[in-house]
Amino acid sequence: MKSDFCFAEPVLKWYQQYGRKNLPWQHNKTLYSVWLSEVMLQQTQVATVIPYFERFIARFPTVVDLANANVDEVLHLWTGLGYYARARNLHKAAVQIRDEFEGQFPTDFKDVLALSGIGRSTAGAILSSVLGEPHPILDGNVKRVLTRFFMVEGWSGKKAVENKLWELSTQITPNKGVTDFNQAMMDLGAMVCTRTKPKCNLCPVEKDCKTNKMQLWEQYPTKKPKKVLPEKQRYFLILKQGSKVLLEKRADKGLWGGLFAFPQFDTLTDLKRSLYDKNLQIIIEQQVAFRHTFSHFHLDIIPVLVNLDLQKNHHIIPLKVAEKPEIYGVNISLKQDYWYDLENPSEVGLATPIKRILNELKNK
DNA sequence: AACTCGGGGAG
DNA sequence: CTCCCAGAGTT
Repeated sequence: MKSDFCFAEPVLKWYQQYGRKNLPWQHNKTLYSVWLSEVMLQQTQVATVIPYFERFIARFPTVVDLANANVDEVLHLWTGLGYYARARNLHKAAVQIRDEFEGQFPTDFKDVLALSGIGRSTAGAILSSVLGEPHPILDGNVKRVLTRFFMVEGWSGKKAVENKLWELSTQITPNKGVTDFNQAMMDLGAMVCTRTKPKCNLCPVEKDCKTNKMQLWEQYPTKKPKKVLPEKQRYFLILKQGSKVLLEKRADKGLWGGLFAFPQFDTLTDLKRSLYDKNLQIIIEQQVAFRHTFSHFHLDIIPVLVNLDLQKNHHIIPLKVAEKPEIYGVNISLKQDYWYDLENPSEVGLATPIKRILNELKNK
């Protein structure tokens, strides 16, 4: 279809001069390395990803290395990046590739799309970047550029708006030079068509941009409707003996899935009940509470320290990592729990607030 | 179609 | 503080 504006040509020309070409995942590109970078970059800024990407590639040079690793170690290297389902899906997909594709990352679009953690945009990004296949992409950058260029109404979180954006992305994506074009669109969004104060005078498609003509860039993209975040309170039990503290492995699904964390309780009474013993006077020490904010709620964390070294009439039991603790006077039912040694930390996934508390315990 | 899933960079 | 980032999976 013939358009009354040109898009790909000026964007590609702009890219040659101003585009990013030295990001870590742009050297020695393979399907595996680009896949890894794309997954890490989902909802995560470039600057944040770089050190994680370097550590991952160093530890897991190939997809088979990743598949052969323990998922806990994968989560350990993911600690702090957030959206931990990405790490679990990454490992799951690596196992799939090892077992079903003979260790070779698939090249067929539908096979790539079928892998855990890879959606339409990521599949397109990988195959266009490495093999030059003409798949459109739709990440935050492309969405912003397209909503402004075509003056698309409505929040992209709505299905109808996202469908419209996919349609537009498909229209403007050229058959030739897609590798550079998709990269160029992301660079354009990240460097020129920025969220605030876009540099329209540096934009290669300024003259055909609808919102720029009308000086309306600030109104686009339509903002997400804001909601008041709910507040939750949780008591974290810090059961400490010597240099070791008790952690539990959380279920794979849900918040902090697959990570290790302190046992949590809705109330202090619930926490005490888990420690209660008629013959034992437990000494608890409430720590300073702090707030951790997620994208969808505030979590007020109240750490409660129970130091078994200070308890009276308490017989010390030998502790082993990965062995279910049986502590006199303590009754905690956990599926999988273990003693985390502050002096010799094991390589497991830890959420940021958990890591913070562990650091404070170590430095005390 | 709407909701869930983190943590931090940038303003 | 606010906004949103190289989105995908679940319900």
